[in-house]
This record gives sequence, structure tokens and C-alpha cells, in this order.
Amino acid sequence: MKVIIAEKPSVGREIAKVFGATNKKDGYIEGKGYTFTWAFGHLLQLAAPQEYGFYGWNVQNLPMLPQKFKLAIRKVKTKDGLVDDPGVKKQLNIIKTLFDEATEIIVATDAGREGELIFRYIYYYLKCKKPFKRLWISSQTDAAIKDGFRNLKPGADYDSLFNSAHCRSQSDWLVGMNATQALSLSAGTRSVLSLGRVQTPTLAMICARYIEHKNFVPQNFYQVVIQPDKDGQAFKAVSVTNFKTKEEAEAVLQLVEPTCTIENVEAKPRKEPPPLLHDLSSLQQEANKRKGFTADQTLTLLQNLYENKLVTYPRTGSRYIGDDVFAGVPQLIAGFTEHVEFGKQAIILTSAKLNKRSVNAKKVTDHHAILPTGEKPNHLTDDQQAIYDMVAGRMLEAFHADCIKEITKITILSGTKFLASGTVIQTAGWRAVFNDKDEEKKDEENATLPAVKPGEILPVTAKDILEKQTKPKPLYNEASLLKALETAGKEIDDDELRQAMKDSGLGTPATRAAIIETLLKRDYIAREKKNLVPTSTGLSVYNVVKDQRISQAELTGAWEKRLEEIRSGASVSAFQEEIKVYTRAITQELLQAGKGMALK
DNA sequence: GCAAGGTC
Repeated sequence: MKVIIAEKPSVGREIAKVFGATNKKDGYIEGKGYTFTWAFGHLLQLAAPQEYGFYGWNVQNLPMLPQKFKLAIRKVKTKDGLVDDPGVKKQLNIIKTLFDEATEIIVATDAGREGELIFRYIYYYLKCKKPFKRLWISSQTDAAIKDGFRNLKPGADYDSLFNSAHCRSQSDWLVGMNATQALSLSAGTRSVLSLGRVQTPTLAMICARYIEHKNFVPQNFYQVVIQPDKDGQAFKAVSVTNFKTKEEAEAVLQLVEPTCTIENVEAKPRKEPPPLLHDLSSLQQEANKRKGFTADQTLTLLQNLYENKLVTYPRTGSRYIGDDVFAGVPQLIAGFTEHVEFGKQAIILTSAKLNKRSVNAKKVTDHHAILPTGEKPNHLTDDQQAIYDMVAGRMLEAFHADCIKEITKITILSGTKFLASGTVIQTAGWRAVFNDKDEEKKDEENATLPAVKPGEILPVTAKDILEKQTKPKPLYNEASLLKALETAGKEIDDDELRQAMKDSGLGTPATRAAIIETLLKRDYIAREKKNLVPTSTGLSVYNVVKDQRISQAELTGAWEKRLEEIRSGASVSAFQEEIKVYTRAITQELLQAGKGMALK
């Protein structure tokens, strides 16, 4: 019997379906001489410190450097503390029974570093010795699965990938556990002051932005505004020059004449392509902007829709689909012609040529962009419906035509030079789906401008001075923080480190919401209206670590670079030794630094 | 009491 193991039930069932296996059992499916089973993500984790004899939180134990790491069943919090997750334990037993009967295992966990780790941790924990082969596919359509099974790889081909994954896991444990205990113990607080490769740079970003925002000194500046009139249609034009003082602006205001002369008219059409399909992060950002949902709420709602088979896999980092999935899009769109809000646009799209901007198989990673499945939803809560509509609406937008705008700029002379600008949407294209108002318009932006010609002279019907202030960068909110985590590392000076991080950023789509929740739980940050601001505890921790590597995105860049080298065959022990050295150093440093912390 | 990673 061959056993196929997937990362999660949805994939296991999908593969079983392709094989035509239908005999559903508890935790697996049988048929056609195969058995299909699955994990629930990571079933196993590196064991807690006490499993290596490091009892309590004690300076004597630091740094904790286990000789050999152990694996433990994933834990769940109960009133009696942490216990083995019963669902995980059960599934692990099912997998063990199946592996014991197997002649061969086929590894069908997600095609990536963590997918490899999920399987290997199970395999080694169960002390399994059966031969295994690897299914390596980047799309879960029938054709891709069949093709993948015709091209199964030897399991050992992915040993180096496992090595890099194992190093990632151990390194996070070593640095995170030791740094956390070192700081908590030296600060002498009863509470946990956690630190980690991802959470600490995230905290640092929030704190740095907050401090910059608070210390920002706004500068006043002044502009002169006039209102020319063309046959009864008045519009606004603003001085090209900004003035530092009100006096300068007033002097120029005096120069404005009763009439003005049109100097130049420039009208340019601009094509605005539709947005890409949603990945998890972009959807979390949009839901935060539109509905004020937190990243965590959006993920929960989306997971719920996914479990009800209404949307495709949610924790994706890709905003593209392959041609195979695209083939099913017209039918999906046709399913929305009755939709209250955007049925009309769905009807338009059924007879239009679809925009293929979001279609690119090369940019599909483990999972493709989020789409509705075509199943009809019923009895959704308002919040679920809102998220579902964002997924469906985005699909309609993404395959819609460009929005065509005309951008007009008129330069005008009257004592000084003025500029009037206006934007007119000529063809709404994808913008018709949600019909949202444009991003906040400046007061002096004109909706439409009258037709004028160079040389034309118009009366000036009003003039005034605008008093303005330079603005600081806004505080982070969940949407802008998620974006910043995604793009973290883009500004690293070192070319190689920047390159190593370019496709990842900080954290992963699946973990970013949890990282924000951790910072909230530690009382490092708080929600203030829609913003995320540091607490006094958060600022104190930031002050201790801000100049250390653990608070910089570069640390992830450096690790990613070394992990990639390991994946292509470099020495594992050399990196492990570096991590030990670093762990010793940061532990020592924090044992000292925490003493000076000013905590209430 | 602690990391980051995956998922129900």
C-alpha cells in the first residue's frame, strides 16, 4: 500500500479525488490501491526548554543550548496549562498506523521549506524508516497533480531543503527562547518580555514610526489660490510656488490681477490597470481599510469561508493564477450575475475579453491567489459576507478592463504662475465594480475643468491664501504595518541581504496576523483608534534592543541568505555554530541591558 | 511564562 500525506485535509481530499479514491475513513481516504492522509500544518514542534533539563526561568540555564533538539506534539492552552492538542495526537496516531502498513510514502506537503519540515518532523518523530518519494507541484489542478505523480522525485533530493528548514526552526528557538528569558530575568518583571527574529523588528518599526511622528515639527507654508471663471464655470488654480511666510504670500496675492491668462493646457489620458487578485495580505489590508477588521479577524473569517468551501486556500502569498485556473474564471464570473451589488458588472464581463494581468503561472508559488470557488453561499454573517464580497468583487475587478482617466493640467498667469489640475474618469473599467470614491481628493483638486485654450483671458472671481502644514509620516495601522512587513528588507543597503529577502519580507502570510496579536498580548503595543502605537513597556523594550541585530529586518535577510546556501548544499554545522555564537552574545548582552530598564 | 512556523 502506498500512503500519500498532504499538508492539510483540503489538499489530501483533492488528490484523492483526482485518483478516484472515495472510501472516506476517519482521518484518511482509501481507494485505487492508495491511502490518502494529511497533517494539520505543523503537528510537531521543537520541545520546550524543560524537556532538555532547563527547568524554570533561571539565569543559571542561560544560554540554553540543547545538545540535540527533541520534537513534541503541538500544544494547546487549557485551564490546566499547555497540553498535547488532542486532535493532533489523534491524527498523528492515524498517520502512524498508515505508515506502519505502508510499502512506500509519497510526500505531498506544500512544495516549500516548511512543507518539507512538516513531513520530516512527523517521519522522524514516528521513527519511520519506510522509503518515501516527493510530489512537487505548484498548482493543485487535476492536470498538475497527475503530472506531478508521473514525475515523483526521490525523497533524498530534498534532504538539503529539510536541513535549511530545520536550521530555521532551531535558530528561531535558540535566539527567541534565550533572548526572551535573558531580558525578562534581567528586567526583573514578573511578566514575559518576549523577543524574536520577527516580532522584535516589527515592534521596532512601530516604535520608530511613533517616535518620529511624535517628534515631528510641522512647518507652515502658504499658497495663493485663485478662482478663474469660464462662461460661468468656476475652477480653482493654486500658485506653483509655496511660500514660507504669510507676508510673502500676501505680497503675491496683491499682484493677482482682475483677469488671468491661460498659458498652457495639457490633457493626457492615463490608463489605470486593474488591481491584482488578492493574496492574504492585500485582503487583510483592504478589509482593515474598508471595514476596520484586524488582520486576525480577516484571517479567521476567511478560514471560515474556506472551510465552508466558498473560497480557495486563504494563506497564500501569490496574487496570480495559472492558465489552468484561469480557464475556469468565466464560469465563476457567470455565477455572480445575480449579485445585488455588482451583478451588473459580472454581466458585462461575461461578454467581454478578460484582462489577463493576474494570470501568470510563474508567479504562482505554493498556492494561487484567493478566488471564490463557485459554491453558492448562504447564511453568511454580515462580516463573512463582507469578506466574501471583497474576494468576489476583486475577481471582477482583476479581469475587468483598464480604467481610463483624463488628467488635465492648466497653467495660468496672473501676477504669478498658477496650476489647475483635474481628473476625469472617461471609462470606469474595473472601477465600476465597487464604484468607490477616489482616494482622498485635495480641496483644490477640480473634478472637471472647463475647455480653455492657451492665450484665453478669463476673469478672476476670487482669490485667497491657503495656509498649510507639512505632515509627518502617519502612525502605523494594521493595513500599513502588514504592507511594511511584506516589503521589509527592500531598503537594506547590502545587495545580497536585500536579494535574500526580496520574496519574503518579515514573517509569512500565515503568521503576520499572529505576530501583531503577540505584540498586543505582551502589552508592547495597543490599538488607538485605527492606529497601532507602542505602550510604555514596548518603548522600554525598544530602547534596550533598538541598536541590536535582533531588532532589524537584516537579521532575517542574513539568515535567509545562509539558509538558501544550505538548501543548495552548504554546511549545516557552520551555520549552527554561528547561531550558537550569536545566541551566547545576545544572551549576555540582554542579561546586562535589562538591568537598566525603566519599567513601572 | 518564552520563538516562528503551519493549520483546524
